[in-house]
Amino acid sequence: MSLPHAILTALIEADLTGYALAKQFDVSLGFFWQASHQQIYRELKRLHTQGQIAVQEVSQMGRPDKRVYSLTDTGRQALEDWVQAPTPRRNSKDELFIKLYNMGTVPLESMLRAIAERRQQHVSRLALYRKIEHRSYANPQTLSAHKKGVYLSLLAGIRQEEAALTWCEEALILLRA
Amino acid sequence: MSLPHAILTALIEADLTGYALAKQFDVSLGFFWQASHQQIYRELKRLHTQGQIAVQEVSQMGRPDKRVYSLTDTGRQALEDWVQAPTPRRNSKDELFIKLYNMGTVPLESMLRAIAERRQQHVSRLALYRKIEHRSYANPQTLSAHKKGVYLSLLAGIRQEEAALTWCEEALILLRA
DNA sequence: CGGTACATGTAATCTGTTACATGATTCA
DNA sequence: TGAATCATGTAACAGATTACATGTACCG
Repeated sequence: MSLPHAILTALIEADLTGYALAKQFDVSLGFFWQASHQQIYRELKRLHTQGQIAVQEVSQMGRPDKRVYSLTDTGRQALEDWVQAPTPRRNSKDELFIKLYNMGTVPLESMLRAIAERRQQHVSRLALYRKIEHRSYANPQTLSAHKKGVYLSLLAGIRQEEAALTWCEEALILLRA
Repeated sequence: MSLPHAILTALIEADLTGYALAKQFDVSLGFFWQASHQQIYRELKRLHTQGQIAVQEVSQMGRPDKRVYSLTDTGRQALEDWVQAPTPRRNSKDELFIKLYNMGTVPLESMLRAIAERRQQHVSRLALYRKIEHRSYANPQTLSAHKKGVYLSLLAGIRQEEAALTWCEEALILLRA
């Protein structure tokens, strides 16, 4: 039930097309909430009929016409209400852990491979997060309230990746012993 | 696409009813993969028509009749194949981070409340994991291969909760400064 | 007498994924 | 000439959530 709120959130900073929204959901906000363009276009229609966003059609030369969405007062209010409401915890799902419950029935090598592969993914992702951190959030205390929020999301990502990476190392050591 | 494999995995150790499976998905395996009883009963039917599990109907006195499911050789093989196949990473979704992107538009107090509440959830969950760890996995090196796998899942949960807890503390410090 | 455990389901809805569809422009 | 970017959509299907539905036995 939070894709609509993620969309409204992306529209706080700037008016965007569905296409541009889909790109946002590949980076930044997208590190913590993903959505395909199909989902986004579907949701934009819903939000529009509910009066939470407004559309402006823009004709372009040489490019397809586009529909630029912006927050309405209704939408802004709905978003604020949602932000202040309780925040349920999502259940995390990871196939890797189900696979671990199968240890003993498959060759150890295939488990080690899966963990080593996962380890590499965490290394890359962590490097990306750290790069963004150094580039844009070197002095957290001096940031505006809004940027502190964005920074804290990034920091959460960093802590998650570090923890996952630590676990991979520990798992490899235990299984190779 | 992994609920069926999670079910097959639970059936490795013991034959179970749909009801008992649903309970497993509240603890143990359920820490890493959740499913409601509705999903489970639906999936059991599917797995049965595919020949991956067998059923035995058991009449009981004073209690409803039950259907006890067990792995077939086909199911066991399908599970092994899946375990050795590549493991995609799930996208993590957390509303709390979308809310953080809204900082500056709502009272700081409500953010602090949300983070403090989340902090408390991590404290409880971590305590639970640690209790299980001390009770059943005090000496990881001495465990059987299968139990090492189960233990490593638990350890992953511990590392996740620790990281999340650390982040909560850091966030509260930055926002209160 | 009320709640919990046991035990299994259907129906409706919502969310997410995959596949299909179109079409111009820019860059290598 | 072929790939990538911009731009918006439909359709089908799969997966997850919520609500509804039934009925016994045991414990306090």
